[in-house]
Amino acid sequence: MARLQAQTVETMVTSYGLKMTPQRRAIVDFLQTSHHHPTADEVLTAVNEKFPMTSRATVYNTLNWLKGSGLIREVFEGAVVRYDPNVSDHHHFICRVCSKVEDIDCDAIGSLQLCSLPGNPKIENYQVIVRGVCGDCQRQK
Amino acid sequence: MARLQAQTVETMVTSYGLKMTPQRRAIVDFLQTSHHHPTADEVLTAVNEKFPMTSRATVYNTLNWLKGSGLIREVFEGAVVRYDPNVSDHHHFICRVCSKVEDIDCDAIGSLQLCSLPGNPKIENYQVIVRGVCGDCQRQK
DNA sequence: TTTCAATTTAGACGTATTCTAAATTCAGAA
DNA sequence: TTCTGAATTTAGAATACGTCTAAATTGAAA
Repeated sequence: MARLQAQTVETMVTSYGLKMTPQRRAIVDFLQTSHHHPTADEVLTAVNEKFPMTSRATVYNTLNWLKGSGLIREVFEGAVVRYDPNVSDHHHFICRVCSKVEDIDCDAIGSLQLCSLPGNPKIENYQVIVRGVCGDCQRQK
Repeated sequence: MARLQAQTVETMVTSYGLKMTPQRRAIVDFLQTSHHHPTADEVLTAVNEKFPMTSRATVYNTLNWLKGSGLIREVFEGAVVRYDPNVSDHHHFICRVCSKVEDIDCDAIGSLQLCSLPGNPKIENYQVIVRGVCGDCQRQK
């Protein structure tokens, strides 16, 4: 499964003996419809529009549970941590101007030759981060 | 120029009307001989062995100046910020077990086909992060 | 409806980094 | 060599991000 789905969360939560709460639903709904890899703070702000009392702890707890369950993944834009509801194998483009992070499908990047790295490490996976200026920012110049 | 050199720093500092201090020399010397992408805190610890009163602010100021001058670069191991005295074009391998970050020469990775990304961004560069288990950790298993 | 474990909350805490203002020091000029 | 002023350093305060805690709340099974 590639992208976070509310239904999947409901099923998984109950099958683990956990509980579904309005706060969790709001967090999942926001992530699900988000295509901008929000930060924890952006999630908190969005959820607070529906549930003004939602605390940071709840947002972090939920994000960490979703991450641990493999339903979302973290992406790092420099030292900034963002959350990506797309867990299928993919890479990222980061715009130098607006800092937007966009998904790049794996097929859009030819596979790498990683034959002989120094020290002969066991290679498990790799991630490509492409940097440049996105289409929107080029037009606004 | 590929790797941070003390002489380069001395020249650049004075040509900008800035001053060279023992603390800055110690920071540069440590970075220069370091092959482990130290964190700011590791730099501070190392420098404090020579100059016990060196403050965090001085270390961060110097690291930020070196970074802004293109003499070192930041590398991100997840959300952990490290400093790399090698500014030549290269990629990184991160060991899942010991978190060690190693340089991968550009030649060790065949160049990517980045023909048509969605949104037609202007591509400036890309960085590959390879993850796995380093040789040392494989042997210790 | 009752019950209890899971969850939420506010705020304290820890760590990483930046800011501040006073004291110090480098390096050019006399 | 000494003087001078701007650059630098320092300790500690301030900020930012994330985790932890303990008390209050709540979802959902019986």
